[in-house]
Amino acid sequence: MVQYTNTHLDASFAALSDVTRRGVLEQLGRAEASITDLAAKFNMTLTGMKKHVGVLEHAGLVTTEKIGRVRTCKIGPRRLEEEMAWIEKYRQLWAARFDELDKVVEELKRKEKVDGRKKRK
Amino acid sequence: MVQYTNTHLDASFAALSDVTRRGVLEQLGRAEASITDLAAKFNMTLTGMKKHVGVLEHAGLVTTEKIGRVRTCKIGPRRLEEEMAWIEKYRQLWAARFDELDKVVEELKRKEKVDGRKKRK
DNA sequence: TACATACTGAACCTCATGGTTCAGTATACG
DNA sequence: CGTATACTGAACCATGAGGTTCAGTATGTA
Repeated sequence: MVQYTNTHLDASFAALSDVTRRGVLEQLGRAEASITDLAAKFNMTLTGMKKHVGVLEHAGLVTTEKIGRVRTCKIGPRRLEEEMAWIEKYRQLWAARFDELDKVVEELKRKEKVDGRKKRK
Repeated sequence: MVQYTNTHLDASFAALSDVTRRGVLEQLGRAEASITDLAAKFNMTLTGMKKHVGVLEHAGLVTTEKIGRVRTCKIGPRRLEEEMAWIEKYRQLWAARFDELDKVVEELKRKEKVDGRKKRK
């Protein structure tokens, strides 16, 4: 109701939460690959890799096409724009609050005559 | 071994893959809140919300502090830099491949004598 | 002291994940 | 044709996620 892209975000963040799938994306960013290629590279059964590819495909991050007996996987149409956007929005919220805090922190520092322990960034 | 931040990425992308937790983050971006506050806002039992907060805390996205009987939750130290960085890296990979494709597309366009401008998004 | 509030932990439920094996099916190749 | 290759699907397994209830514990408050 409130958000209309929840489904997308759910699926793609979930897809990204697995190291193998992130690896597959990086791999496919460099070159297309078959299920067999990917399974070999990530030391996994064909069936296991197929599932990962399925998850990525479901999230729109990968597309596949079967030609003959080989299913070729490539990077999909979604370029993580929504995910970037969500994170950016969140970071801005955070930044806004942080600006307020900054003043408080500055104030405290002044008062405490900080002992250099926290170097800040 | 290969990647040192996998654990972080796994945990934070997984944390972000749930709509309730994204909601909690947005909420905490605006103001601190107790477990009770959050549970009420997201229509959930205290125990359920505590678990979500636990996941976010484990991912470093939220910190909590219990004062008296109230546990106050606020945005944590991690600002999703690594997640942004991963996505950016991925998008650049993608872009590199896409540049190559662009040439092909241009070529095709020329050949097809594309029919006028496509208004596009 | 008594009672309400705020959280905590254990136990349970259901369903999804990440993986496997095994038995197909479809396609390429000699 | 026969065989190897490449994938597919069903079934299974262990674990974890997202949620609940229920029974505490600790802390405010009248």
